Amino acid sequence: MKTARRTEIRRENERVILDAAERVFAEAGFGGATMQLIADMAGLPKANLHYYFPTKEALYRRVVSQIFEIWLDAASSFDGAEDPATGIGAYVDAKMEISRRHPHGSKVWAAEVMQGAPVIQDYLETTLKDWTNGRIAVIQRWIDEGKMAPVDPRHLLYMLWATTQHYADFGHQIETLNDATPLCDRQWAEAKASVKTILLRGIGAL
Amino acid sequence: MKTARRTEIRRENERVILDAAERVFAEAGFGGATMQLIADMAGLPKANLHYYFPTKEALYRRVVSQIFEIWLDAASSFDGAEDPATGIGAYVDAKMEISRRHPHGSKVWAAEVMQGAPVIQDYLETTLKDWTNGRIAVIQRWIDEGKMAPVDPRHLLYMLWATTQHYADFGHQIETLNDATPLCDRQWAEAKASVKTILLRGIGAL
DNA sequence: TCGTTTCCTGACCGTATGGTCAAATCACAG
DNA sequence: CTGTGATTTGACCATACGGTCAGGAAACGA
Repeated sequence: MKTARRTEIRRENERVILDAAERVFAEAGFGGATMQLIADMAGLPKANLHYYFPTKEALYRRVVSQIFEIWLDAASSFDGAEDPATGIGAYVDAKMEISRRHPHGSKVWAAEVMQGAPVIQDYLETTLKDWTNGRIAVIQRWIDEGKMAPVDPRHLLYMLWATTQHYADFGHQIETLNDATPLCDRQWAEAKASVKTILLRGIGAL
Repeated sequence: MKTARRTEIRRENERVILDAAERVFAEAGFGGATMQLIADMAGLPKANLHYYFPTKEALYRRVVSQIFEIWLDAASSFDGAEDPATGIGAYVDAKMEISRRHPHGSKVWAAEVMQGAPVIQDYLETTLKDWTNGRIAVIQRWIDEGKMAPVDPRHLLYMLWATTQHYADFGHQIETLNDATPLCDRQWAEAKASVKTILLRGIGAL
């Protein structure tokens, strides 16, 4: 099988393009992003982008889907936990780590939702809704078992999403307030600990 | 002074244009918004927009500034409170109310920050930084007085911003998960109560 | 009423953008 | 080596966009 080279070229180029696209879409929004800018950042001619991704929308769709996948993977942190401190603690950790490692992706997702989710509405209605209902059941079970205070599971989930994604979506603001310096390892650890402590104590799981 | 008519026309047209612009900028982003779309939504010819606002950037600047003002007004809720339950509780209430009444503005603000605050960077560095440091001092005082648990004031503020603004910025997602129905009065009250309860208990102020 | 200032708007312009295409180049199989 | 199909790319196109402008309408002061 000597088609390995071609396969590799394709995989690598798609990766480079998707990385550049994620960055540009995050920094300029879908409307503000240009194929030329993405091409320059990827180090490829613009026409080459259209060879791999027929339209700007198709490229954008791939970027958003990619993020959704990563985001859903963090769901596993929630499962198999005996108590809220473990499950929610691990979920917060996982989502904070995503905010740190995929800030661009998080922003693209946020912008997409803010604009009414024109591209991923079906994901919201199916996958996300199912996932949400599943976690609500888990949280409700914990409440029924007396492992945490009787809070509204839905609003707790919203708070988890909001607080963790804030560190990606509003990272620039946080950095500005941190004397224009990106958070260092220690500060990220403090952020995680602060969020977890307040939330877990807030739901009576500490 | 019969210039009242002209003054009134100007005020009214600027208001109509700003309302339309806020909406369009929120729904399409700065790059995706077009002067034509804003004009149509305002019910005015496009050339008329350029009579009141010389450029798209100038119009956008006004929209963002407007939101920043509203947002800063909620700061007063924080002041003059004796204890965290009162001060932070009132602040959460105020910010939730803003999320409900100015969802478009909140989204424009969020998009602006996500894109690196190209327009309002100076606000972040001056006004917001000063405000933040002031509140950090207040929270630290409450901690020193034993009125709440020793949490990191900075991350507490981020959590307050994140959770409250989430109801505006991710309102579409919340609505989708709410059977495609906007939150009713009762649900907004529940949201407020949930956020306040978890946060206040989380900082040991309940 | 008349002159002046402000307001309004259709028509227009230069540019930038998403997308196309044909020709050149390269990977690969036989 | 040669033929075939995948890949690359500069040049090109139609459209849409932000912005301009001249001339008309309306408001105002005298």
